[in-house]
Amino acid sequence: MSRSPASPIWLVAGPTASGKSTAALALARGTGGEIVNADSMQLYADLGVLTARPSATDVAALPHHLFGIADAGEAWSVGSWLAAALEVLAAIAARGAPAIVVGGTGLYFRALTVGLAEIPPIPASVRAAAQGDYDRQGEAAFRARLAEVDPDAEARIAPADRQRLTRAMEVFEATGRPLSHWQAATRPALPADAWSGVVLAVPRADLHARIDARLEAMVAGGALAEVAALVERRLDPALPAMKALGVASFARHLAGEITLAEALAHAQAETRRYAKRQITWFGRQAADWPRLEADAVTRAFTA
RNA sequence: GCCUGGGUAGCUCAGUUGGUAGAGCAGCGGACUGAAAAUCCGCGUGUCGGUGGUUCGAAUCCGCCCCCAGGCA
Repeated sequence: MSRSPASPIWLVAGPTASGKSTAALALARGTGGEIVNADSMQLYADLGVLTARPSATDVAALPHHLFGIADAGEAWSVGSWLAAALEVLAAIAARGAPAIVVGGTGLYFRALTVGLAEIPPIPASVRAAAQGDYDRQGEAAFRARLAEVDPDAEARIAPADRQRLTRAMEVFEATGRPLSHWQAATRPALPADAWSGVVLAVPRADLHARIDARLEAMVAGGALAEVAALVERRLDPALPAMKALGVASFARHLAGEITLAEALAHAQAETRRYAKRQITWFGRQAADWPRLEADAVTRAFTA
């Protein structure tokens, strides 16, 4: 993509509720930058409250990209996001503006900075066949088959990780090449000198308190109505948007299965666990990105 | 004040005829290449209310004390 030193790409990562959106807004305001979403769930229009997507006011005030642009009935992936993000980044660079990529989806940042194998789309029929095979054959037999065609992938996939086992098989069956071969050819989507990243850090106890408070605020702010509308659509429960934290819990409450207090407590717990996984991810995958408080981000990039 | 039941992990609880304790949830650590807010792997973190006693040995038996919940006054 075309770019110039005058249009840097800043990556702002961090666990949920660490203050990323606020930091991105301040940075955009101070630099004339444009904000690009790197959150797999804020992509979906149906989930505004529950994903803590930037408010309509903020979106109207400053350029925001890739927020709420997908329908919950669509299944976006890291690949579709990457293609969309690269297009947006090119447009921003063409305007000579800084880009601020902000979100909590570590894999998306990895796609940008480390790369994503350029594997062709896998036909739905092949995917369905792999799922069916797994169900019929069981893990042991399925693994044995995978080991014959892609021993490297099989060896590094953990026990019971059905998602990765079936993915590896799908790729081989659809392309005739092992997933591990495709992955070995991976190259970064962005040149190493085109971007710089930070990870927002908040002490764990504080983060938990913020998560708990935020979930309560979401309920007060219309999360239940949002979930009710989503449930009303009767979409395939396997769709990504249906996996957003809180959707299942609040749907169970709306169905009368559990109390609101139980649903809230469960959603809070799920979110805390998610934050822990994010912290683990960034700890390894973004080990050399500076750790900052939210209010130090602008200074760090503009110094 | 008396009677009864109960005090065991952060929470809810289990613990057989005495052999220094274990489940669920929470929590913690980790992996991660097109579902990634996904998927998966690993880890009990404990003055068993306190104190004295019986015993080779007490969460378990006995005494006293403290706390909680009911009941009777």
